[in-house]
Amino acid sequence: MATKQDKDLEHVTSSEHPDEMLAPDVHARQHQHVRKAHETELVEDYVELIADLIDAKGEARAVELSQRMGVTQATVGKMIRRLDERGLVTSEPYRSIFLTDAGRRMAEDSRSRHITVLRFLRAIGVSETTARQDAEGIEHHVSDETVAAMRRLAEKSQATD
Amino acid sequence: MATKQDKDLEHVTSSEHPDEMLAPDVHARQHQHVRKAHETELVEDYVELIADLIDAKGEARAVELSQRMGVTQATVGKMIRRLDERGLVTSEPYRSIFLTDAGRRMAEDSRSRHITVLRFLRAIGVSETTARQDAEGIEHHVSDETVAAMRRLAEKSQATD
DNA sequence: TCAAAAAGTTTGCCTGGGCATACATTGTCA
DNA sequence: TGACAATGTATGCCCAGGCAAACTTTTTGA
Repeated sequence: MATKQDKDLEHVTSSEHPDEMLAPDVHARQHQHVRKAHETELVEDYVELIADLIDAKGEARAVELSQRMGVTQATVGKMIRRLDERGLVTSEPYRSIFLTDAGRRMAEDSRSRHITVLRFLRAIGVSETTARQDAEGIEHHVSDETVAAMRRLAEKSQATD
Repeated sequence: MATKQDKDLEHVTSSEHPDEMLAPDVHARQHQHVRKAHETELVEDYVELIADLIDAKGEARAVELSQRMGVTQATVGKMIRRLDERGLVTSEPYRSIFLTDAGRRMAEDSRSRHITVLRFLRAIGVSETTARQDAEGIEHHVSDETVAAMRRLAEKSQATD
């Protein structure tokens, strides 16, 4: 199955083109991981936003989600149904949205990562506007290990202020 | 149009629930930005990978893209057609894939960001495996400003090695 | 109180990015 | 040289996440 492959590889790597790439299966796992992260990304954003709205305004209404996510209410409605199915929120028709315990946990988690990334970006000298923008994108792609490293750095930098 | 809105806001913010949230429209723009980034993310990954393959093996074949992206060849084929339409690659049936000038530029750009993020993560003490993993996810969500900040830090840390 | 505005829902549509399956082409080597 | 393995393509399907438009329910204020 891999006879010709191996030969090729040997040929290629031992001559003009050095094979300095990651093993294909490792590479594949990385991308699969990214794809999976993508799936939960939006979900986390909604849940986090719902938590923020509840804290700031006392309740989370679809119209506000729609404004803040920059999508139509139809889209929000569909999303809420999915969050409900996943057991992250509860919602009666025409009422505002509530988080389940699982939802609250996810929101906490997400928020804490978000804050760490944001503080960290500020700490390394990124402007407030950009920091906010990038934190939104980055927060979903940092592992616990990286978050921990960022927290250490942000704290250290704050200490030397 | 905003009479009731304003009243509500006033009421709410001046009583039990402090409004410590971003303005809705700013928030919306942030999310729209993230959504847009998402669209180009996969495209960048493919283009970058194609460039890497060309450099490492002399050519980029669909089968290898499929292995490394962890998707089927059908998916790769569809993607290649889209990259072609966007003017990033050229491809004849049953031949390997080539980058256009635009494609090469995108690959360069993407690669340089990728490398910076990766070095940076290493520099702040993240393990090699995690750094590779996270860099893959983060690279598409960092602005030029943040990349610059990361580069500064990574270089400084290298200097003090 | 009740009509109009606001909020929420439903329906039907589109696109992107997956998959499996079947088919076509190319390359290899017995 | 020709059969078979490897590679590439086409078709048809699915799901997620958008939208617009029409409709229903709730809220508001004259």
